[in-house]
Amino acid sequence: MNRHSNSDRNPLAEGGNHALSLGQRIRQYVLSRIDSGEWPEGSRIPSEAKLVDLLGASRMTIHIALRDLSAEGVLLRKQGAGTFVAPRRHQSTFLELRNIHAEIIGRGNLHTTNVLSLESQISDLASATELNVPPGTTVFHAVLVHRENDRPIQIEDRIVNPQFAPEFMKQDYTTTTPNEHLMENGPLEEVEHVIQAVLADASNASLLELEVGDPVLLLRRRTWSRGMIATSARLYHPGMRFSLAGRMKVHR
Amino acid sequence: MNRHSNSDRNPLAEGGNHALSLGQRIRQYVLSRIDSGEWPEGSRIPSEAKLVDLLGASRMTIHIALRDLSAEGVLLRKQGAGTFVAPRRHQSTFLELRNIHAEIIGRGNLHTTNVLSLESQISDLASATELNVPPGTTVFHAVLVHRENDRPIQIEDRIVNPQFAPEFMKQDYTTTTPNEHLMENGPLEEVEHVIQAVLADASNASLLELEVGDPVLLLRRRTWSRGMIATSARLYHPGMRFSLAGRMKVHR
DNA sequence: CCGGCGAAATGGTATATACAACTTAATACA
DNA sequence: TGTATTAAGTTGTATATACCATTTCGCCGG
Repeated sequence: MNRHSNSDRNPLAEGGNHALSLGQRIRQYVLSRIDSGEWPEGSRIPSEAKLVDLLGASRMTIHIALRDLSAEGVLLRKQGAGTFVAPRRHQSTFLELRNIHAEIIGRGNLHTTNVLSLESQISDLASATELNVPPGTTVFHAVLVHRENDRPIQIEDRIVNPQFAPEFMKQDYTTTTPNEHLMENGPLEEVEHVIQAVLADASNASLLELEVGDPVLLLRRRTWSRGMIATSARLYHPGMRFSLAGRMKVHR
Repeated sequence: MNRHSNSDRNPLAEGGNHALSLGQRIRQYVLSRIDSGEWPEGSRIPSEAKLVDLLGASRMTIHIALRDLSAEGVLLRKQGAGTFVAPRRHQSTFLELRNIHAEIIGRGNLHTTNVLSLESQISDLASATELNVPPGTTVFHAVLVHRENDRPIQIEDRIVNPQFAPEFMKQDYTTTTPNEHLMENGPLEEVEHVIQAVLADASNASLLELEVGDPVLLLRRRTWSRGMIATSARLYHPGMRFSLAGRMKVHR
């Protein structure tokens, strides 16, 4: 069989993926079509046979790639019917919490942000440990209050590894969120969460429009990317009004 | 090639799995060896070639099955070295929280339980909604305090769907946990979590040896099994001393 | 005793083939 | 027009083969 019977132009060559295996390139091909919106949620993607013609790989190779994506929940496959882009599971797991902006917009509400502070600082032992960088390293520090229809719903107290996001300080966080900017700097590889119930201190109470001593949910989240700790955030939520919820399938 | 060159006895036939595909049976074979302890954590399992001889399936079929289990984190595979049983990820995701008994034992501490109440009751609207059963149905209700080295660390306030676990009331929860009993009644299919920060009321404060008004983490957990809501639990943790932590890999 | 080298073992990837199972749409028939 | 049948299209599974990449370990020589 001629592997390039349709065309000598092979679509599997977007952006320096030379080191990837064929299966991985097929995977990236599919994912990029989905991310770009070319293949929207729920739409049917080309059949295995068509992808064979299109990409010049054997059907088994393509089958395995699609099978993996299906196992990960990216695609839905139905024998006899076709392969479809799976609907984005919105609230699957709070560990996969979408950014707060998307959440608020998704509820049809207005999202605004106050930037309380945004500065580079020399890391003390605590913040250095948190980011796993040497003490004395410069780190970025931001404190923001997120509002939904002008009501404060989250304090975001974040330190950022400058090596990961050197442009972090130059962004305008009234129009974009730190999360959005950070996502551009590298793929999210791992997330760590710690959740605690704490009491609002004077500062938090004032910012969240609570009384001192009200219960507050503290979510500490660290994210790994490109092999380093990219950022560590402390997210304070008013515990009475807000909760973190998620549902997930159980395997095994 | 003779698929049964070693023996006519095929190990892939344990307990009514006639309807399963060969790949699924290989999967079950591996999982049951792990669950039974025959292949302990960290141990090396037979190579693909040996499994070919042992199970009579082709290498590709076995490879795919092991590959899937590797993707799910059950196995670890290293090219050139072998396939190993992955260490049980203890704190991977708090959504997969092991039962509290295993956690405490795992820390080398003593776990004791006080049963404060254990009764069947007619469900009111709230509890009926929680379990998705008709109001007026009989449901089981248990309240327990878990202690680690005699220090109270969790209040478990649980309602149970009798249709799921009819023997729930007959268990001795000083020697077993509700969770353990429930696990025997069916496979866990789905879990829903809601986390909130609340203030300890008089009852909670007394049970957890806190002051009234101390912050408490409330974890509400509902589990689905055999197509119904099996149980709904309210788990109270002292928020200052305890937190829920988890780390997970991110896909896509 | 140590180091280097190579063979053997092991998993990783890709392909071609065959058939089974299921879905959908077109077709033929009453 | 409605229904049953058929055909085509699609994914699911299993196999045999080939070659590649990495690891491990024993052997041999210094």
